[in-house]
Amino acid sequence: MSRKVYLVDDEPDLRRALERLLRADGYDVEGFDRAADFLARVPANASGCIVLDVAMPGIDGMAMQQRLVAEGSALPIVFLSGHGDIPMSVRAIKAGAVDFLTKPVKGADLLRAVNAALELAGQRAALLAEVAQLQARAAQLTPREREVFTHVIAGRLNKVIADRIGTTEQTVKVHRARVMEKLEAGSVADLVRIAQRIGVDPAV
Amino acid sequence: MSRKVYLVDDEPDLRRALERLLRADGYDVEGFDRAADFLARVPANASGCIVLDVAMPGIDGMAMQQRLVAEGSALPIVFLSGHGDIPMSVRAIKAGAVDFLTKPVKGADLLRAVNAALELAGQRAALLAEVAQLQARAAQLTPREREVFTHVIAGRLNKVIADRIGTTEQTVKVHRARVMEKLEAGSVADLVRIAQRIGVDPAV
DNA sequence: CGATCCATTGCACCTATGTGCAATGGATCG
DNA sequence: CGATCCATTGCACATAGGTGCAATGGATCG
Repeated sequence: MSRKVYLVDDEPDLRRALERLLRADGYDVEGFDRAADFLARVPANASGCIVLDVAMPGIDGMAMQQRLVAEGSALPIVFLSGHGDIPMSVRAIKAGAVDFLTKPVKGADLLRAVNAALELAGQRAALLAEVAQLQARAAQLTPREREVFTHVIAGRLNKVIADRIGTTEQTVKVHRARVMEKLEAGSVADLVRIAQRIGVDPAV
Repeated sequence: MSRKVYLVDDEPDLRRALERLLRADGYDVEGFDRAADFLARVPANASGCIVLDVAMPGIDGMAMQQRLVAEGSALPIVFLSGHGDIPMSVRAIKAGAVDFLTKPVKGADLLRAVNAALELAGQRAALLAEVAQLQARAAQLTPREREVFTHVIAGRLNKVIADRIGTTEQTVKVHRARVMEKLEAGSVADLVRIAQRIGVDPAV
């Protein structure tokens, strides 16, 4: 599991204190004093988690979360807030934040939250890696094979598929065999599960 | 969509005011002045949503939510809090609450939240009904059929299944046909999807 | 333009699956 | 105990699926 923590807070003193606290627990901390810096320097597919101050000049914590969510970031966020209110915390959590802590934050609380966030990051990364591999395989399919694929996972017979896509049963068999091979599936059951994971819907 | 709202608050004045507000918008409101009353009188499979005060004598709102979650209730909860704090709101939302509103609550806010909660309730109910129907069908399976089922969705050949469960291919075919019939599946692909929905794992 | 990839089709052969009919033995239920 | 349900097996026939070999035509790529 990654132990990388991106710490985004505009107050240097607090940042230094938290960095020390987290490093003492073995985390690999990288500090930023503005959200824009983080967004510019950390790639969307980075691993780890974010400890994020709510109130900051420029892009504030909530706005930064929205941007990350919008671009599909997998980085779990732990919010820190000095004057945050309940509606704000509700919005943050509903948008997927792991926790919303209030300043002054207790060391134990932060460590617990960061730990949970990294745990979640690990799970997300594992899932993403798996899906990415499957999608890479699916990307190998030719348009025709993809078409046959969607009909196979709909449970259709070869001859029906042939009819639907305007070809012969022989051809469908060939495409079908290639689909199984390229997706490394051993059975139709495997194909169905793969399709679900990568979001391929059965043909209507 | 159900328009039933269970309103749980120990203050009679507020309850009356909110009941009036909600009724004016066409909701069917049932009030309770104690969580224990709600728990005793409303069945676990009820439809609708809950508007729940946090601070109450006896079982408070948070405790009531925990009980409902523990017993698998599908009722979405909108919290109302007078002196709630951020950690409390975070816990509530993470435990699945739809919203966490602060008193004095604005009518528009409550109506918006209740609407979202009922929307969610409708979605949950639809999903539950679908799964319940599939489970009812699966319950018709004999033990042997169920066993064959788990092997079929693992993508195994009839003769392999026969070997695994210690019988002949002929017998497997018979069970397999009954499985398809009882689950109203038209193909192995359908079987796999049904299995996933009702949480049946492929045999190892 | 030649090479390569994709889609296509045909044929043959083998295996797998689906279906219908028939029948047996064990267990459970009234 | 007789009825019923479940699990079982056998056989036969038809349909469906998988594989290997061979070959064609179109499109794209250097």
